[in-house]
Amino acid sequence: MHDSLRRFKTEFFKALAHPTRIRILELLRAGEMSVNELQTKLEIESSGVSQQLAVLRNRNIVEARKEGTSVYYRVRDPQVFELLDVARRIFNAALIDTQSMLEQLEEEGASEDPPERTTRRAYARAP
Amino acid sequence: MHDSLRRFKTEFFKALAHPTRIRILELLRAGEMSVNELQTKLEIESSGVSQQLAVLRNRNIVEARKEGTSVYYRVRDPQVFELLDVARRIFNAALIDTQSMLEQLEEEGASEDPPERTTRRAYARAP
DNA sequence: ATACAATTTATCAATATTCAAAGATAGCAA
DNA sequence: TTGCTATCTTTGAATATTGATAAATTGTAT
Repeated sequence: MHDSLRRFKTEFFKALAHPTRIRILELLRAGEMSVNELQTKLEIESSGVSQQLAVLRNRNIVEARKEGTSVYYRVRDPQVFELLDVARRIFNAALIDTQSMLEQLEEEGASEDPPERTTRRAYARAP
Repeated sequence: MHDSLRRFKTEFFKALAHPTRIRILELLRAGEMSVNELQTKLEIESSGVSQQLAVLRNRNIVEARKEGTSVYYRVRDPQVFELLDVARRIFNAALIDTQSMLEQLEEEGASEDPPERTTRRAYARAP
């Protein structure tokens, strides 16, 4: 496996690993949007929006188009949304997994000795 | 969009955003593997392997099975590999993009005035 | 007890995040 | 032109998070 590909993946996932940046990508899914519009919807300072956009821009995930005093951003490759979708599917699968595990514990709990409640949330931060 | 899903995505992408962890997932693609085997293939200290595995474990991306003194790890949800695949496709698309842009510049360069060399590497770190 | 496998902890360097202030740049009006 | 405003970007400083390394610890088998 090429090292450059692995470096790319690392930088790419790093760029996505931020709640605001994920929100930005979600918003840009509907099409291009100005920084102003983004700022209004995100409800954070405009400098903050610019900073997060800069991260996405430096990784060439988004690109900008200037029009008057406004700057419109759009996602370069729609496959980025696939990434978000797959992540969502993994999230859902984990939820279902946890839920059916809990149900099974309840069933067994009715007749057997009390099971240890070591239930950890699926895919969550460490304790 | 649910906040919990966004937090999940953030944590998930953060977990993937590391070259060693990506290599680990690539290795686990073939099936489960002991820490020892991983350590041999990765050529890093065993404590380093454990640490990276801990990150993946805390996000419930991998799970462990103990057998004697060995611990075997496997990926919980194969959809994780989809994530890596989509990232690879985005990488390839960016390469093709850059290449055809360069070719176009060369064609035009033969007859027109010298084009500005503002060629940025696709999806790379900032200058 | 010894050896082996794996994990945890401690420490320090390197990166990333946040917020506010200061800098561009385009449009517009006097 | 000059000055003013709106939009966006960049910078700096404080804080927080992450990374790498080595040392100490746990657990299991012989």
